[in-house]
Amino acid sequence: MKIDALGRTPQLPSRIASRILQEIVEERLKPGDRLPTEQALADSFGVSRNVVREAISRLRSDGIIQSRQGVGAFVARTAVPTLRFDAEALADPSAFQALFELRAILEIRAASLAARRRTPEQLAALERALDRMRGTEKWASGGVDADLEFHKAVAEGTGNAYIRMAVSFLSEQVRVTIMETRARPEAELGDIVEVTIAEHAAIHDAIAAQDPARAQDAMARHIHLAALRLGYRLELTEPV
Amino acid sequence: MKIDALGRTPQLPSRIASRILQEIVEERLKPGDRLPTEQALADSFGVSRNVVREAISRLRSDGIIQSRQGVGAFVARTAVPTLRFDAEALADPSAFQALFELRAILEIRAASLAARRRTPEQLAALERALDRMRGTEKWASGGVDADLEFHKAVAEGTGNAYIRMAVSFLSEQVRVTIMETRARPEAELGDIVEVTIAEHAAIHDAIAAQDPARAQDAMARHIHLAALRLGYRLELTEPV
DNA sequence: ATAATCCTATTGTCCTACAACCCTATAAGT
DNA sequence: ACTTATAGGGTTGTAGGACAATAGGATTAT
Repeated sequence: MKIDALGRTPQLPSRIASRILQEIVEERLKPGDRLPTEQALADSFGVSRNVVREAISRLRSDGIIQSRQGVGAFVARTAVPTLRFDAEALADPSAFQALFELRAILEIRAASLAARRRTPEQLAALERALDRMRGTEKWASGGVDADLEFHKAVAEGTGNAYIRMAVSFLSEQVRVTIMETRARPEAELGDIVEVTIAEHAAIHDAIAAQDPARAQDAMARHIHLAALRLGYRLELTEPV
Repeated sequence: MKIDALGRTPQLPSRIASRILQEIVEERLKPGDRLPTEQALADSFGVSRNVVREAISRLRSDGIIQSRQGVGAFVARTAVPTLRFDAEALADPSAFQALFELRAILEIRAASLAARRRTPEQLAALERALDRMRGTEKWASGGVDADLEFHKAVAEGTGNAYIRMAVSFLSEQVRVTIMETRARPEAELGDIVEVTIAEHAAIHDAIAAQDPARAQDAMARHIHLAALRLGYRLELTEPV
């Protein structure tokens, strides 16, 4: 039995990345400063250059380091934005309504863009998601997943990865919040899902027909009714 | 102004990481699923195994992937939803345009809601932000901060904390990307800021007048022109 | 039936080589 | 004198090969 059987020792790239990050956090390396060369870092840490590259690649992904080929690697001047919502705050119904509204803004517009841009493959994925909703037992949590999948398929149809990521993020946040705050989430959401198949079908039909205005109206109507079913009233009466 | 002035094509590890992430986001890979082997991924993407390793290392750093030596790499079980965009991927002009579009959807709708809901205190904050833009030396990065502050003040006027947080997140992401990919960001953005004071004033005036349609139109116009100034054309011709 | 050993598959690390890019100094042209 | 082009050296980005370390399943021994 060795110590590291208790938990896996981090691999070298992870450890090197942490060491470099420490230099930055302790301000021995400041924004704009140039790191030693990859080879010099490899020499001083006693590892291969590949390991250093992986470590730097991690920090680059986090936006902490920026590399320029032929020049060097530098400490970035600005931090990377991250969006995360306080799960406890969302237990408050008014906070949840605000989140729902944010999601509505995105998804209503996404439906319009999907109607305009969707490819046949994306439409097929939307149809599969709709079929999955029809086949879902109303008392199973699969109803939630199918609903989520439908909305993601719509967002996918926009052809914009950031819309898709934002919708996925928000949908997941809504789902997690409902699952964590409802007494009997599956039963309630199962009912909701059955009622809304017609609404989803209307969205699907408009996207299939490549009718942006109709898709937008159908999504607005669906979101509005979904909010009502959850006990909220959203302001969607203005043109959206 | 050329499109490629925005910066370099992302390197292979970043692109491969995005592709793998796409598989996960689109649920072709689900939590607990095992990825193809590194060599198989290298073969199918047509890159060396080192590149695949760097890509996976990035995703491991983000907690999205977990690797077990001798076994394989697996999609991690879902944790708290987090939204963060790969800083390097955004150096790609088409990715940046997609981000800009996402931001546009939110901010245009936020202007309408702010016109309807803003309080006198929030209007005063908007006025201060506008004044700050007027007083800003056009060659200083303070112009960027003032612009950001104006947009945050608009989002604050919606009375929806999640809209405000999302707008802040997206605005910051746009700002960071511009600052990191432009040869002389301060000079260029300073010029942009001066040109747009009239546009911002129109937004402010509509919000002060509590005219949602006019606020929405003013923001759409501003976003549309801002995109043009950055070399993009957004699809905002549909009703939003 | 259980434990030990073996074998295969896969990740983790190292090494070498070369492409691509960047910067600076020098040479050539105007 | 000033501008432009070129060469050389340095550094990152990628490819490919080799072997170490780890894990899991199959086989063999008790």
